[in-house]
Amino acid sequence: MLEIISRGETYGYEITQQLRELGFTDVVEGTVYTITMRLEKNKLVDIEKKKSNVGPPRKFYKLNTAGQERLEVFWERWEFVSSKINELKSKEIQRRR
Amino acid sequence: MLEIISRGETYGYEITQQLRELGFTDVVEGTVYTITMRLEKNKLVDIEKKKSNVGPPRKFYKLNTAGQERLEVFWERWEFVSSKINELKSKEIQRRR
DNA sequence: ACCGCTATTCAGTGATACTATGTACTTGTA
DNA sequence: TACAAGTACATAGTATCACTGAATAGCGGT
Repeated sequence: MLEIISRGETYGYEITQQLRELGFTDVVEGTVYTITMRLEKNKLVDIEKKKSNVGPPRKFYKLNTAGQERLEVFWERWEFVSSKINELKSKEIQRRR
Repeated sequence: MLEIISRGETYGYEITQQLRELGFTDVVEGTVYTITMRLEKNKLVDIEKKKSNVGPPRKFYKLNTAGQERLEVFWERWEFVSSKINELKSKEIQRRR
């Protein structure tokens, strides 16, 4: 979600749909909103309310500096963890003993 | 941990050390044991207690059928999620609107 | 007797994922 | 004008999870 928001201002309902298009087909709105709430709480996003002509007002999120830093940290950790997991998957383990 | 155990019978303390060798240098024993407890609770492992000549008895874990199935499911999910995350990382998002 | 390494357990904290439900705005239509 | 359908957000509640810190204990060597 941080990455999705980093690509440009967006709002909860749209994030849900993007996740579904990405392949996470069973993501429901509730899940996404609990996460946007957390992003707010942790002050990783700036918020702007804009009215929509097809429904109730949308709450747009935009990464602030802290959010961008958090995203960078995420990607570093992702690189680390995913490389280790793939290493574990492919390689024989060294067994001491 | 399921994958590590699947490579052959092992016990908590040794798993901790293997994880550290893998690069997860700050893993402490407490963390590993809470997970082994969960594996027990969920009946994914068979257990055998064996005495050691360098310390207290070791509790060896071995994946049972349910554990192997769980591990397969894990790897399927890992393939799915990691490919999606990497896709998200590398690709421009399609923006409707 | 005690230190250091080996080895397990458990109580407690805080974060996280997810669901279910409720609310509300807009457009189209029967 | 009632209501269905799509859009949009909020939140209480449940279950799980990750991690820490502290306690306990067995063994070998000094």
